[in-house]
Amino acid sequence: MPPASVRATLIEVAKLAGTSKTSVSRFFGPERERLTPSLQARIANAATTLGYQPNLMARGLKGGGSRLLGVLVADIRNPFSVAVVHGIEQAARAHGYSLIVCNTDNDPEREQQHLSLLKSYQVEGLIINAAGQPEAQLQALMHSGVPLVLLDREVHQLDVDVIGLDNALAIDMALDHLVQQGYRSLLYVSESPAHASTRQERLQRFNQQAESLGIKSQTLILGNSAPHFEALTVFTQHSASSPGAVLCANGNVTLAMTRSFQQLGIPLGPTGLMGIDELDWCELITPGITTLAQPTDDIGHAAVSCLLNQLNGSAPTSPVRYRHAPRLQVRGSTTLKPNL
Amino acid sequence: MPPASVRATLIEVAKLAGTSKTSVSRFFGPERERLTPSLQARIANAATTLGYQPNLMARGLKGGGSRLLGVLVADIRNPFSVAVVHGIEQAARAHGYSLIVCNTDNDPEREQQHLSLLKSYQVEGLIINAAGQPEAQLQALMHSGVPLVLLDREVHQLDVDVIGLDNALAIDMALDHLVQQGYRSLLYVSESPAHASTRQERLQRFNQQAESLGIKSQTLILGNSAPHFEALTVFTQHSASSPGAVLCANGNVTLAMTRSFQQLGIPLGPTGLMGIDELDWCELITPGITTLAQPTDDIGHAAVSCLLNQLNGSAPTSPVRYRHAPRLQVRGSTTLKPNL
DNA sequence: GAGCCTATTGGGAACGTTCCCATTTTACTG
DNA sequence: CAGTAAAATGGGAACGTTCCCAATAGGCTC
Repeated sequence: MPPASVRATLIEVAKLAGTSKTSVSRFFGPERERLTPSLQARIANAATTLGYQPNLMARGLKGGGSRLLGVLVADIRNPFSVAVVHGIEQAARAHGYSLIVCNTDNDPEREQQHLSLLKSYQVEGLIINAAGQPEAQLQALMHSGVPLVLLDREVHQLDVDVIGLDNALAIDMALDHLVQQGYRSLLYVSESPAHASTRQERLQRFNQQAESLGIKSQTLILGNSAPHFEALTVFTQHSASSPGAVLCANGNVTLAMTRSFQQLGIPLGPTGLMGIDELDWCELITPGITTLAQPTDDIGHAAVSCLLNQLNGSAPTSPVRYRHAPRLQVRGSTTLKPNL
Repeated sequence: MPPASVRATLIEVAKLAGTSKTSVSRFFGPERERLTPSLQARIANAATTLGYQPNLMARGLKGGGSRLLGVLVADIRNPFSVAVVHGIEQAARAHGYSLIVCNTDNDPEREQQHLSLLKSYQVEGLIINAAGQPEAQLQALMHSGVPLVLLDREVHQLDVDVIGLDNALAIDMALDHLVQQGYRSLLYVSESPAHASTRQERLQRFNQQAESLGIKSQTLILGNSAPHFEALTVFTQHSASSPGAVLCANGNVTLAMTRSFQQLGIPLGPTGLMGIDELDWCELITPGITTLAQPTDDIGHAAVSCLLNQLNGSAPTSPVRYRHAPRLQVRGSTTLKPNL
């Protein structure tokens, strides 16, 4: 028999099972075991007959918890973000939570809107990959008791858990690798670090480490219209005296730089190319692009467990800052002399 | 002044504004204009002071609509899916809707679970990129009045709107292009068409058209462990007599085939390679991979407007089957003689 | 077998809205 | 200026749950 076309309620199930709504409610909650086996059977029966499914809106209203987690992503089309969301989803589902995913397209205004929206839906926790610096709103959210976790990017003056890559380690690993491969001059390319702490951290670490290693280095900020061809051309011209490599701050940059290398006819290897973030196609560009892969699933899982810890009240007193180590994926683009 | 740390309710706003909850409710609904300007001002004032935000759970409960749309995606890591979700999100937001996005990872069981879940959240509409064939559940959903739209893949015995690519046209365009470029032998590669109508349609059309055009053709189904290297090698060996091209049924296949071409050392162009779905990196693989790009944003927008039409009761009597035309992106991988 | 404790069950209020309907106010007609 | 219609506002029930507490049933102890 097909379920009734109008949704059955707790009360109807109770009526059919010859019991009270309270018992039915218990049956679907964590107190099922308190019910007599025979009662349990009757309720189970009635529920299936009617095709009953709890109305989570009502539950959310009464205070039983919405079982929703809000996820705010700065750029949903970025494969890194998607991979992390995938991890978050896995972990959330394992704990009986669902996700409301909002995409801000890196627009602080949309971020604001989405934050109020998520609050309106009574999400039990929030995972935020910030586009702007919405301290005020987040602070308010925090004070109203909503667990918060920042993903990848920090927000000033906000003391909450942060999950992401160990940026310093990543840069160190990259420099290590490049120097070991014989590159003596480095160009670090990033998108504007203005609103993303991650970009700042990486950039800063790069400058600091390059200096302390005594390596010739420069940086290039990718603008929308920036004529970076010129900079790139100049950079590669010195390669005879000291071989150079380009380090890309993230996947987007790697894409842009790969394009530029091709358009300028710069061969990969003799001029090195390396990127943070692993992408499907990095192995396909001859001779392969070396990357630092982020453990995206781990990051997603970590974000959810931080949230759950906060929900259980078992959160540590001071915020956690969990930095994950990247995995170095060596390919041909950072091999100086392919023939040796 | 910071908003109160506990969420303000309609009643508190009403009290502060010296009016009734009904008026405040109206203020935040579509009947704002019915209120005296002075009353509107008082309410607006009180609301900002208290940092009031409607509780959408409560609204959803009472029947005012949850303002939620459910999106069920078969594979959230597929760039095509993400792009469509992006389009859906844009359109939904423009109409004041938010998204609960669920990922099934192509697992029919998870699909079932997610469907009940979405139902529980009282979503006002459902956009489904089916993993299995959940006719029963979807039928039930339909009968209970939830607007439904299928994305990309159809479900048997289910008469609802379907939005997706015009698969027949896509195959025709591909064949046209390949034949025009001089390829005389075609290999169509697809993932298992077992549970995805799209794959079936494309495959069938390919066979049908190849025959009616009198072209030598074969098909290859990509299994998990299938040793397709052999088939590919054999296929390319005849290329002297009649030049061959490989047509990939979707982005995943294009990725796999590109890998295989490289591992087998098959040059692109002399053996053609073309894929349905546009991907970031297709232009980067020398000499560029020809693709049929799907208008993902349009598809997303169309899905939302179908849903809204149904919600407004202005739906046409019989289900719409909206097929979008792909855009041909010609690149070097389908140029037989690069030197001419 | 009376008395008590515990395991099981049920009734009612509350959550924050929306919507129906009743009431008050305003504006207009003649 | 009474009379009436229309506009503006307010009161209360209802949505489907959960949770507190009361009530009942069952099993002990002495």
